[in-house]
Amino acid sequence: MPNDLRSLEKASQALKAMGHPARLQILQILSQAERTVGELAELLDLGQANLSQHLNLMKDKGLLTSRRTGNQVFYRLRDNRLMGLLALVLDLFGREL
Amino acid sequence: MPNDLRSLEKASQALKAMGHPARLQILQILSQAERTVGELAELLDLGQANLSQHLNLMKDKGLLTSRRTGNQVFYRLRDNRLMGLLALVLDLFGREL
DNA sequence: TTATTATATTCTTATATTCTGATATTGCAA
DNA sequence: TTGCAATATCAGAATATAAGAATATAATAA
Repeated sequence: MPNDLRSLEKASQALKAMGHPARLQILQILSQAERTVGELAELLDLGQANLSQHLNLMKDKGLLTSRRTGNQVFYRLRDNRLMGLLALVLDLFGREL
Repeated sequence: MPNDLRSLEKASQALKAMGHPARLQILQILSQAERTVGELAELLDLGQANLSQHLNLMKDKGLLTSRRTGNQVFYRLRDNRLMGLLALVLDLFGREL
């Protein structure tokens, strides 16, 4: 498969993974600090299963990584440049019109 | 509705609008120059109706604008900062893993 | 007018996403 | 062990998105 199409495919999957309000909010939170699933759950008003699925999806698409410490799992942005990307997106599209 | 959620909603819709290989490719092309629907159709190997739908979606979500000149309609990026965003996304996610 | 080219819209079918509730797994402490 | 807290996975229903075929509209030319 053409290398170019693969790139587009990967990139569009990452974008799709960002393109959901809950996930965007998760990314926002994680752009400030690493968080436990439990912490996210408190901040987010999402069902536990649903949250877990969102996290897993973003991890799978390369947006997040996680580490386990005993009972809990910490999630964080895989690459800090995502912070800049998020800021730009919110700046560009976050306002009306 | 909380202003913050609206921002997230808007931004995530824009991201979703970018999160499709065909649309990402369209954005790539348009980041070099304004194009006619017909030109895009030649470059893209997409059905005409489908292309039109993709364009309309991106316009609706604030990624593109268009102007009509006689018979044809030119599309272009609504904001040139999108170019930077695209470049960053491709750099971050376009490669393997 | 009518015909033609360029683009848009509608409808339909196939597929994908999202969310929820139920169940499973993991790690640790009693 | 057993039990509990934290997280993950599974299965299904509801909803959304993608694409193609057919049809519609717009602009112009003949």
